[in-house]
Amino acid sequence: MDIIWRKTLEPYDFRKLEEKWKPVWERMGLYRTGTQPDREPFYCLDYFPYPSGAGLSVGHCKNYIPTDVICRKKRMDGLNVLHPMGWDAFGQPAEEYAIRTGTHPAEVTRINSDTYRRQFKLIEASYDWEREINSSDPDYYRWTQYFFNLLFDRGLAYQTENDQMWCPECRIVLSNEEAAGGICWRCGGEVTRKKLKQWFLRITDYADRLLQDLEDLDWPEGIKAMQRNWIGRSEGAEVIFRIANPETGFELDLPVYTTRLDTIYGATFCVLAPEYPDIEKLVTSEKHDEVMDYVVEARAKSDLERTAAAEKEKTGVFTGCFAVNPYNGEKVPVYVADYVLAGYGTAAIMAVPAHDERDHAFAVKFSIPIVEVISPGGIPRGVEEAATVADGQLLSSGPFTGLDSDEARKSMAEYAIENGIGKPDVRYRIRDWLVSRQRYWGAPIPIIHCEKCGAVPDRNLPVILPEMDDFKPDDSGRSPLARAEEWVNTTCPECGGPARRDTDTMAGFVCSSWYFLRFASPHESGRPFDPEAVRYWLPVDLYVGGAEHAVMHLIYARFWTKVMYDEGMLDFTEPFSVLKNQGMIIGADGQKMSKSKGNIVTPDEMVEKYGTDALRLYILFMGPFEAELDWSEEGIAGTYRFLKRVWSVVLETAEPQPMEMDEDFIVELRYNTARTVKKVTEDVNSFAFNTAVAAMMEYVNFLSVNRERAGAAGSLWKDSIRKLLVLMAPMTPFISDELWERMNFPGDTVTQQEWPCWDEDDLILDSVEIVIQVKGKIRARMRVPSETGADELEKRALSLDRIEELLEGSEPRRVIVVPGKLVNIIP
RNA sequence: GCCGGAGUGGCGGAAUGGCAGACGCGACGGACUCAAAAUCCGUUGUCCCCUGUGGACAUGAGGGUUCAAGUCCCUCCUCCGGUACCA
Repeated sequence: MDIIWRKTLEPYDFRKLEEKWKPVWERMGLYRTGTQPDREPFYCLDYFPYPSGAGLSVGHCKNYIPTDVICRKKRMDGLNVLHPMGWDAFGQPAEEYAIRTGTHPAEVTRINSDTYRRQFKLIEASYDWEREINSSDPDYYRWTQYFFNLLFDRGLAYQTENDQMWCPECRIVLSNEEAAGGICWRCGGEVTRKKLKQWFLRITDYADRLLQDLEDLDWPEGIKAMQRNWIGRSEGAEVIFRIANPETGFELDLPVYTTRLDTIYGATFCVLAPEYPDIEKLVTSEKHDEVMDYVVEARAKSDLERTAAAEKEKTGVFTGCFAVNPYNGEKVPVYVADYVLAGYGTAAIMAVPAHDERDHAFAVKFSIPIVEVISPGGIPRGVEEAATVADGQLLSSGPFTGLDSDEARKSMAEYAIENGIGKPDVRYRIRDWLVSRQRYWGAPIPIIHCEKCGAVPDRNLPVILPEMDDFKPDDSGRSPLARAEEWVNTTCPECGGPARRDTDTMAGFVCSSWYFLRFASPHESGRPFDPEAVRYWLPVDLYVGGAEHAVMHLIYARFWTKVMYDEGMLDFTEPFSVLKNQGMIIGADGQKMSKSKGNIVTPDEMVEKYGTDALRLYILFMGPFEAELDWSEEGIAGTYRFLKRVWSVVLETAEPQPMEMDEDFIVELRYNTARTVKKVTEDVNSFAFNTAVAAMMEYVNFLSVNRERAGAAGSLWKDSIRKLLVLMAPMTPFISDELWERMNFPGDTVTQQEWPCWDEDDLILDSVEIVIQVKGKIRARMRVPSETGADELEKRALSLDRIEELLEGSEPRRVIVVPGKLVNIIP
């Protein structure tokens, strides 16, 4: 019988199954967003990708396949699932690709998103394509513009001219986030500065809320930490030093920001950033040329050059003038040095060389006195060699001497308020978000500039991006849109007079700051979204993507959501309740997969060789979801083998030969089935896909080994196969549905079956193996009835020959019994 | 430097404080075959001996807590990611 089956068994042919089932599922509309009114919503979102020319690699699958499995399982759990996909089409990446390939960006977007969509379908990702959106579509970007106006109306969008982060390689201005570390997020090149008039959004107004609300988010610790650091809240005080130019009598209040007010009696000089506004009025004639040369030189350097040089040696120049320390009335010299940053605090510091490493280095180089005013033990330690940074007790600090740093900061701040010389202050590292780009491929900023009325929002949306053949940026700092004269010249919506359109477009990150809302009602026409749909679906229940957007997209989207909450448009303040970062897949050469390195493995080639199911299963099985893993094609052959084994086990035992019932086997089968259902359910729910797959493999191994006994389990065997197929369905839909059909299980598709449950009673076995330890080392085992109590276990363990032998007749000092598990005997 | 994460066989990786190495890959041996592929069955952490239902060692290093530690605590090392003159 067995042999006959094997000979007549049709081989597992994944191509046939894929051809057969794809159109069937398509017709059934299996992946349409659930709308049953009595069901709970589940919104699972993958980061909205920019469709690159290279297409999807197996690395991308590490994100998309696990979320797909979750969605399929949630549907089987009876939830309404929203699992949409769209294109982050506007922005720098698409435009650069367009320039490189000489294709219009709109065309690039169309071609590349076609490729992505085809590949998503190839791996059978269950997106609802009826909800596809594209950020470069006027139906979408009119609402991006609408939100810009909303921010403008709320005073959160403003235009200002200043030194901006500029990438000479990409020829584009960058937000602070895009220029983190002085490195351009796109090209990795060094960022310089350029004085330009730009649009900003006041994200700094939300710094505290962005920080506070992180607490309750179920996000990876690392991402939360990065956002905390980026926001960079620090508590300190602003204190005013009075400066006077001895020659001209010019006087100035110089506010400095410090977190170490307790060290102020040790301030032996002040330092201004080279960008400090009134430097020229402060310098003495003798020092004028030297200082101004230094300022020009420092400002010409890139941030990276400035910080790199700083690691070697501090530079700076004396201005010739002095400032008065408001606490002790001492006159201290004022320097200009580039280790003080223009963008932070007040761009001026009081320097305490005894208790700050940077000030110490500077003081040593310029022979400035170093005065110790803090000592950890209350005893001076000497600070000539190095600064002591830790808190301690104040020394030589007037009325504050003897206080601990902590109390000192409090009472010194009170003193400052009473005497009008300063106040406690909180500062943030985060800067306002620079959103304008002098680029073609983006949503035009919907502002009209009128000589009489100023900047006026255009309410007639969308402001359509004009068709242009030559959209290349240049070095002028002007947008290519400025060349579209006809488009630029318009009339003022307020006074009707002649006016000009703003020619900047918005950075791509603006478009992606609200797209998750659009998916709730992607075809809504009179408003950005249907509030009812948003109330139902949002916030996003599960958001998955790589960690690289920690302080870009993920901070911008949070900000946007809070603004909309303040506007009364949303009833939640955080867009993404749960965030997970998938680990990258590294190419065979140990490097990140990229087209330029030529190490990309595509899902297409893997599907061709092993099929969609094997690829999906391998991606899940490779290792933990969050872990960075190396691609290996040998591994996928393993999951392919597993599927072949499933195929043969299920079909060989489809109609098992009737035989006498075997009660022991039935109990064993029940136990293994329940154990597997439980393990797979819990593991999938907790993103432990690799161990879920391992559990299924163990189960199939068990079934395979026992297939000759299939008939001895009666209908239970077939029921076990049924459960196996349901468990496999979210991971390997093709083979699951084919076998489901061949087994004549009820329903059109396994995908619409209910997720199985398990009976805890099945997990209780009649007997268990107990480990017997002597002093923590395993010396014996015994099989006992499951319900055996502690006393009985101890008695039986002690009476084992082997144990008696080891104890040599002496009474054990102590016996620890864990019923169902072990007995540990301490002689 | 600071923040976050991680160190377990030849490899990817499993282990609510309770049998370290599940599952898979690779390798080795065998069956089937004229042969190969595929498939199936074994073996596979290291070492020791009296070769057994044996023993010792083993989760980056060193300490500690505990009857019991990969898991908890302390010190240190290495790697990955982030960030770094933020006063």
